[in-house]
Amino acid sequence: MTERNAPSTRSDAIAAVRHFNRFYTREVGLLRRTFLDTPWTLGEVRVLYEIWTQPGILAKAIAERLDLDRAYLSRMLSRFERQGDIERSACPDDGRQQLLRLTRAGEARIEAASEKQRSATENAVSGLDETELGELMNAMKTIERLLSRAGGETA
Amino acid sequence: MTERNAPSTRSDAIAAVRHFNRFYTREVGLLRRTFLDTPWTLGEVRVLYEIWTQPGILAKAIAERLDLDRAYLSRMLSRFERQGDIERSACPDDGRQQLLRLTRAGEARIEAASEKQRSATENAVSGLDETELGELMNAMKTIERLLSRAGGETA
DNA sequence: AGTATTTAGTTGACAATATCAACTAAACAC
DNA sequence: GTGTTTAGTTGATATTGTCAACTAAATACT
Repeated sequence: MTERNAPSTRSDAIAAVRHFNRFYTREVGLLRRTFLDTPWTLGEVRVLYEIWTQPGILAKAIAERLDLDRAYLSRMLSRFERQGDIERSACPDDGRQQLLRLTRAGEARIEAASEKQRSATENAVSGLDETELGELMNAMKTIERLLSRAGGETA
Repeated sequence: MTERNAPSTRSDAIAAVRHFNRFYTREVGLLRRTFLDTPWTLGEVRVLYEIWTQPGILAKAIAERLDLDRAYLSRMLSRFERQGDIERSACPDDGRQQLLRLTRAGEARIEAASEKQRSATENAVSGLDETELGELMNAMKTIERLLSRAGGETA
C-alpha cells in the first residue's frame, strides 16, 4: 500500500476509499443505536428530515430515496402521526397517495433535534481554525462532486 | 448558505459538514439491510474485519472499538464459531479472556467478501480518471486528518 | 492466607428494527 | 367494464440491539 503523496495505482485509490469508508462510518457514529438524545433514531430523523425539507412529499418518494421498506415506513409514519409530529392529507389528484407534512409541534421538535446535531458537529470541528475549516469544506465538496456522478455505492 | 468558494463563516462550515454527512451515509449505503451479497450484515463484516486484521484480538477490544454491546457481540461470536469462521482460544495469562482469530475457512470467506466490496468500490470510482482519483484520495486524507483529532462525532 | 471488588464474557428476557407476503382501494390501460 | 398496476396498510415473523443478572477468573485489601 503506497503511503506517499501521489497515488500510484488505481488499486491504491480503491483501498484508500475503503479505508475512508471505515473511518468515516466510525467517525460519524453510524453504528450507534440512539441518535444523540433526541426521541428518534437516526432512520427516523432522516425520514422527518425529508418531510421537513420537502413538505407534501409522498411516502413512496421517501421510501425510494432512503431505500426503506414501504411497510416499515408506513408504520413509522403512523407512529409519527399518533405522536403529533406529522399530518397526512389526501392528495387531490390521486386518492391513493397522501401528502406528508410536519405539524407545528413536529417542526419544533425536529428543529430542536437538528440544533442538537448542529452543536455536536460544531463540537467536532471546534479544534479547527478558519483555514482548516476551509480545507475541510473543500475536501467534502470534492468528494461529493466526484462520487455523486459515479455509479453505485462505494461499500 | 454561502455557495461561493471561500467559506465565510464557521456556521457555513458546520452546515457543510452536516450536508456531507447526509450525502455520504446515503452514498455508502449504510442504511442498507444486507451487505452486498455476502452472508453477513455490515456489522458482522466489521467484526470479522477486526479479527482478520488483528488476530488474537479480544472481544472486549472489538466491543470498544466498534461500540457494540458485549452481549450482542458475544452471541455474534458464538454464531461465527458455530459456522466455522472463527476460533476462540483461552488466553494463557488471563483465563477470563479469549483470543479470537479466523479459521482458514473464515479467512477465505472474509477475503471473498472483501473482494466483493473492493469491486463495488472499483465500480463506484470507475468513472474517474487518474487525476480525479488523486483528488479523491487527497480529499479523503484531508478529512480524516482534520476530523480524527477533533472531539466527538460529527452527527 | 481470606474476603471484597473488578473484569471478560455469557445467558435470559425483551424491545426495537426490519422484512416479506397478503391485502385494500384507487388509478390506469385497453 | 374487466384486468393490471400503484400507493399504502396490515399480519406474521425474523433480525438486531439492549439491559440486567449471572459465572468464573483476576486483582486488591487487610
